[in-house]
Amino acid sequence: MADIARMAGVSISTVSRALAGNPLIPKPLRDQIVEIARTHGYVVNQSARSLRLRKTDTIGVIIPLAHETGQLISDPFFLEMVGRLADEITQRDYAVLLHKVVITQTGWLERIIQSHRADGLLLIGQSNQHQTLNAIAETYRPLVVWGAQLPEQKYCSVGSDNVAGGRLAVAHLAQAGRKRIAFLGATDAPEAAQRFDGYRQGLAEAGLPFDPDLVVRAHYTMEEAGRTVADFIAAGIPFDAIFAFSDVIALAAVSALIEAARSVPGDVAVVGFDDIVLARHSAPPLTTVRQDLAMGARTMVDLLFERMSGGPVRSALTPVELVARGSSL
Amino acid sequence: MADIARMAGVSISTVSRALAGNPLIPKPLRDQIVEIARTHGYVVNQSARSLRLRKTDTIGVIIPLAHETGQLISDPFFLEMVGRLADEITQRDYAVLLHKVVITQTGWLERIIQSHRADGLLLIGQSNQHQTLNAIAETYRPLVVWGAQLPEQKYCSVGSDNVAGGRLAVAHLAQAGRKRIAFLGATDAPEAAQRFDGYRQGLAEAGLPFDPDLVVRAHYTMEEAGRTVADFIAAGIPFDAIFAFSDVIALAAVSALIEAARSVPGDVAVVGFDDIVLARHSAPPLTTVRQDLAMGARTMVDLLFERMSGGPVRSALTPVELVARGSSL
DNA sequence: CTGAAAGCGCTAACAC
DNA sequence: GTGTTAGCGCTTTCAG
Repeated sequence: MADIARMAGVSISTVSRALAGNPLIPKPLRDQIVEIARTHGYVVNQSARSLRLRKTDTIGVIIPLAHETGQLISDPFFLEMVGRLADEITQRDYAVLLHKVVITQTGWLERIIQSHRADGLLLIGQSNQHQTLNAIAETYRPLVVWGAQLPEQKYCSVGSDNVAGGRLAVAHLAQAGRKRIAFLGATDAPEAAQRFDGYRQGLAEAGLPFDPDLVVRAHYTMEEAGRTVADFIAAGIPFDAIFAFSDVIALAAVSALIEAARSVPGDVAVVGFDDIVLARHSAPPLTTVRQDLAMGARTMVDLLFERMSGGPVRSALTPVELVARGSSL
Repeated sequence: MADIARMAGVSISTVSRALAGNPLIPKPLRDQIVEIARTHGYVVNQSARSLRLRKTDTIGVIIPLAHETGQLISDPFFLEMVGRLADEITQRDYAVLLHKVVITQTGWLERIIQSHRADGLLLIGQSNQHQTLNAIAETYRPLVVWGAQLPEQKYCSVGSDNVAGGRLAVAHLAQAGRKRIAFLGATDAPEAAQRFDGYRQGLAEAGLPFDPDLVVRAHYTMEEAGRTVADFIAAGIPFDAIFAFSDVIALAAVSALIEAARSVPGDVAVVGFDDIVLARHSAPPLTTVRQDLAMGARTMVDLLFERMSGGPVRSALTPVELVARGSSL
């Protein structure tokens, strides 16, 4: 910046002001300085600027890893979410800093906050960190979480209406005459718990009994879910439908079923959750509860910027929609 | 840091050294200081650290947009690449800064470099910026590009063996008895040009004539490619196979064909490129030229770190492999 | 082994 | 309008 000042025959302050578009500097001079900087490829050093301004023009996007330290941000849902968030953030002229963190050690969030690398934080999935997040919310404001809305929640969250989604799925299957609908997925993580709630409500509304034997606990990766379903089939408990926590495990279930010579949807109808790109293109195409990630991402970023400028804690629930396809028809 | 120093009864310098694990400070004192910092949630301010050290511990990942300012990092290939790169970078304890840039205005790369927000840069796809990159390479070293290896290239690149891929695809189709194999995709961008080259070589090797009428120029989005293929079918030029630049447009082609009542692979066999997750799960499953993105990403990051520590310009070609599935069998 | 002090590059009072 | 100057929080020489 000193060089540019010398070339323009002015002081450093003037260059700083000109480059910031400060109207105190007359327009012609400003333009001239900007031009000199441009031709010499000069750009303001962001580290120095951030230090001085206490502002980084960066939003941190955090992908929490429950424990699997073994790499791989490969889940299609996460990837799509990251893409959407990046779009929204870039559009507002902020940069995106990607954090992949293992949330088992305490202080993971404090460390990210205190490093001062971002002006605001977006967390994809609250996992089992509700307490941590509530504690943090007391002192750190610019944080928005994708996930379930929980009782006594002090932080900002955006998420789909998971309960409604579960009910929709079960209603759809019941309407198609299915009587023994299994639930496939975790039931402890907040979003999973809500979908499971919706499942139970849906059963009640359809006049179907709840059978604990039909609750199949499954990990969220395709491989593990596939094995779980294979075991479940082998156990011989009769069932004619599956409502899965996510499309990924729903697709794993479809594969396992076909492997075991059960037809989909003939013997077993399958409904997933998310509507990832794959769902539309699988064989058979997957019936699913669609989450509007574009809207979800936009809402998260909107809320974050509100928070960053001092707004109140507001949470949002985005609507879901049943998309009926071949796997249940 | 001053606070921590006061609490520990030492000077700021000592705290700085202790936190950096400097062995000059006796181990017990060091541990004590680290402990105080930890309990008080103190973390070094990265802006200040970066300014002082001229080092950010961050790698920038650049997603170049040819012109479509309209948002959306939605292409599965890009998304998967970003995920893999993020994995590799995080594993080396660097942060990931995502840049989505429109490369139409000159100086896009200089601006990113000069902003000093990253210690090294990874560019996904060289697009039509070969000259720009060559020029930059004269002065800026820590840059690795995913893409084709071009003559007189001064920068570091990592990419698949596109020519081999094209040849493999055509050989596979020719062996299956296909005579009129269309090429679907761009032919100007470097990677596309190489795949097209491979296509022509493959035809020659199979003793098949090259027919310019069978070169179908298509944009890389699913929607536009779908329309292009529909038009091509309507034009009535006979063909019995398609080799597509990417899986995304190959899948668009499959949809368009089925829409037009042509069976796949009966009437038309289709081969894609990339082996995105979707390829395995589509109906019919897509035959494709598989790129090993895990290896590609690892190689890019390895080469980048080599460059960052002053190594020579080295480029790498990663092998491809034909994965035969239902769309061509 | 530890502390004092300089300075990374920038912005914004505060003068003039 | 423009320049002088202090200082953002850190690391590291240099002195002790």
